[in-house]
Amino acid sequence: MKTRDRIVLEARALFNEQGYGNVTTAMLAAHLGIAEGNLWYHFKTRQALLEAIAEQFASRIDARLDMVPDALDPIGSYARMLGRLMAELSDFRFIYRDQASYGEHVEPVAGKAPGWLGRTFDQLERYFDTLADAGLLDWPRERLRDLAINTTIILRYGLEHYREMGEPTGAGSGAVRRTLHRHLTLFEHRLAPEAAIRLHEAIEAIGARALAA
Amino acid sequence: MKTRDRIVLEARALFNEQGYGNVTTAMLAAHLGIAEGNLWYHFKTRQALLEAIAEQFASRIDARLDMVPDALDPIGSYARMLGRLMAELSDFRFIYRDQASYGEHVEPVAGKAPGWLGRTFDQLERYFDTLADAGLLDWPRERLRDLAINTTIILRYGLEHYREMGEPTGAGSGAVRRTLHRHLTLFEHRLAPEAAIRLHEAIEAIGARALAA
DNA sequence: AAACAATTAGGGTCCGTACCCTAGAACGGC
DNA sequence: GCCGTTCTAGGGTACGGACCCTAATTGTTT
Repeated sequence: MKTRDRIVLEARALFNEQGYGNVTTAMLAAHLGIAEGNLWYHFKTRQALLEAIAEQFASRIDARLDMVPDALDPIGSYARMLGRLMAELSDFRFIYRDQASYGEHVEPVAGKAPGWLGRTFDQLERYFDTLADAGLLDWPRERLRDLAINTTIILRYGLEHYREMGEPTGAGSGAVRRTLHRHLTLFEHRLAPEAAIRLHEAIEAIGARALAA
Repeated sequence: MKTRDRIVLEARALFNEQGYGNVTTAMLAAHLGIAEGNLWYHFKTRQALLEAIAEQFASRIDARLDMVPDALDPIGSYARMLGRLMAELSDFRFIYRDQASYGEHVEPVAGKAPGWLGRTFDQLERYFDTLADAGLLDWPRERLRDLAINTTIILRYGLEHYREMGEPTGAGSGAVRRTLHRHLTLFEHRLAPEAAIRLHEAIEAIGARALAA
C-alpha cells in the first residue's frame, strides 16, 4: 500500500482510539515507523491530513445514502444498509466526537451534518416503509418518521453510549453488535417473527465482521 | 457571590460552550474580569478547577438518583425528575463530551459513569412502572427495561444530536425542549390521553425554564 | 546511467498555554 | 487603625507540539 494511504489509515485509527487532540504528529510517525518529515512530505499540514480523512468519510456517507430498500428482500437490504451505516460510524467516530478539537472549518464536513442526518431519517423511513408494505413490520405509517429518527439517534450514539458504560469500543469490540441489538428493541415486538429472526442473524454477522476488523 | 464560586460557574459555562480544551485560563479570567493570577490563588491548577466542577456534578447526579416516583402523582413526579435530569445534562455537558481532553483521572468522575447510567436505567424503569401501575402507561412489564434504556439514551444524547442538526445548543436554546419531546415519541402512543397532555405541559414548563437560564 | 520520487536524521523556529513570583493595593472584620 | 484575606499587574519560566530546512540516501522509472 502507498505510504500516503497508510498514513491516512493509521491516522484514522489513532484518532478514533485516542482522540484527535491527543494524537501528535510525532506519535503518528512513530506508529507508522516512518520519519516525521515524511508526514510533511505527503501532507503540508495536520489539517490537510484531517481533510483527506474527512473526504473518505463524506464519500462513504454519500454512497450509503444512495442505498435503497429492495421490495423483494426488505430484510436483507435493510441489514446491508445497517452494516454500512455502522461501519461508517465506527470507522470515523472521531470526526463527530472530536469536532470541538478541530473547529468547524474542515471543508468536506463543514455544515453538512444536518443534511446527512436528515437524509438518514428519510432513508430509514423508506426502509421501514418497505418492511411495512411487505407485512413484516406492523407500525402505523404516521409514526414511522418518529421511529426512523429515534432509530438514527440510537445507532448514531450507540458506540459512545457503550463506551460510557465502560465497555471497550476499540475497533473490534462488541459495541457494534450491542448497538444493533439495542436499536432492534425499538420495534422488534412489531416485527413478524421470521423477520425478527433474520434480523438477529444479520446482526450477528455484522457484529462478527466488525470484530474481525 | 464569592469569587471562587463565580469562577466555577463561569468556567462551567465556558467549557460547555467552547469545549474544555478550547478554553484557556487567560480567556476565563478575561470573561470574569479578574486577573489571571487570581485564578491561581483560588485553584492551584486547571485540573483542580475541573475537579471542583466535577464535584458539583457528582452531587447533582446523586441527588437526582435519590428521587423516587410518587404513586399519588406519577406524572408530576416523573416530570420533576425529568427536569432535574435535563438540567444536569445541560449544565454539565462538557464533562461527558470532552472527556478525551482531560483523560480519566478526574477524581469525582473517574469510572463512575457506568454506575450512574445503570442506576438511571433503574430509576426510569421505576417511574414507568409507577405509571403503568396507575393505568397511565400501557406497556408490557417485561419491556419496560428496554424502554428505560432507550429513553436514557435519547435524553442523554439529545443535546448533542440537536447540535449536530445545526441548532444552537447554548444554555437557553430550545434543545432541552426538543429533546424532551423526542423522548416522548418513544411511548406517547401508549399513554392515557390526559397523561400525555399533562406531560406535554410539563415539558413546555421545563423547556421554558431552560430557556430562561 | 540519468532523472525523479520517496524517505531519513536531525537540527531549528515559533507559538500557545499552564503555571510561578513578586510587590503592592484594596477590602473587610474586629 | 490594624491584620489577614483577596486581588492586581506584569514579567518570567518551561514545555509541548506543529511545522521548516537541509544534506544525504535509497528506490523507482525510463
